[in-house]
Amino acid sequence: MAGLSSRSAVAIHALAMLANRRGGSLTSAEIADSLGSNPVLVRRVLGRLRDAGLVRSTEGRGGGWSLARAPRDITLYDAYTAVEEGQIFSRHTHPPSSACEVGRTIGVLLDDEFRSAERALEEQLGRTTIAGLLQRILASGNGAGSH
Amino acid sequence: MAGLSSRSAVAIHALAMLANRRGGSLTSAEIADSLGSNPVLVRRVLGRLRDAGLVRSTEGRGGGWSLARAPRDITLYDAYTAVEEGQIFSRHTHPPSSACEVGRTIGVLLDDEFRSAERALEEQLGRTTIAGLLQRILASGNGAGSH
DNA sequence: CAAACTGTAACCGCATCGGTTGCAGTTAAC
DNA sequence: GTTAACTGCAACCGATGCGGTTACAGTTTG
Repeated sequence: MAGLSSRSAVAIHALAMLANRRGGSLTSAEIADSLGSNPVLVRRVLGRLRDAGLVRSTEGRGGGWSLARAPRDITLYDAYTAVEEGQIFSRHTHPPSSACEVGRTIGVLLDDEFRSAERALEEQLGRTTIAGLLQRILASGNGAGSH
Repeated sequence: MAGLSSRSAVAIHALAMLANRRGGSLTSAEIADSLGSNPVLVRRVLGRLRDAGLVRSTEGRGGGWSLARAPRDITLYDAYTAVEEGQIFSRHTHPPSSACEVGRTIGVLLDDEFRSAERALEEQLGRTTIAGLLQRILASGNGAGSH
């Protein structure tokens, strides 16, 4: 529970690679190579992106993954919310307790505070698009890239 | 990795209880009762708050925990940063990779984006103080509370 | 047919969390 | 000075989730 999974990073990385293909497709093995990971993990993550309508997959020989939306219409928040589940903050699962004034009422207020904080994080993620990210990637790297 | 620990919630709950004591002290057992948890966990969390200078502990019979600062000078961010460690987002631990243009340069940019998002969350947490939270607790609950 | 893909399920090893027990150290009450 | 009520800390447990891997069924192309 020391933070979220690395699926967001994997998802954004994959989306940036696909955007760099400009309509073309990539296999899970190619993406896994660039991530230093393995194809099964990539398919697990991209499967969630497909369920969220961000990418498409085609089966069979010559198949692979491609974007289902324009890169400028995909934000980091879209990727994040597609692959991470549940809330960032956790609460105690225990009975609300008790004869204690504070314990009785703090629950809802704490939920509000945590939700506000998470919303702030999500709004910040929503301010960056895959197109914008890719633009900065291509600007900082220089040579002509593969993939 | 499905989120943070519940230590933030425990810490904030405990701080609110201590603030409600207005200078008085509470034992870890009393706080654990209100949380539906156990004293060892409470001491683990409050120990971190003490290291951060938010509370004080006194040993021995009649000992316990009290605030080391005015409630209006303690924000939810103070509690959060004292008990949670590391970043919210994780990255792949694997070799940066590769011959891939995107993989080569995305690392730093992704770190920037994640840091910005986390900072937004932290700033939101910093906008609420323990005093403000307690005020709302006492306003929504009505009777005279114990503790 | 064979080859190259996706899509899943199953299992492993590992880290971390919350929970618990046990015990040493400290202070106050008697 | 003995007892009681605390903190402080180490050790261990079970559960959970993650990333990694193997295996295999299904699908499409050559």
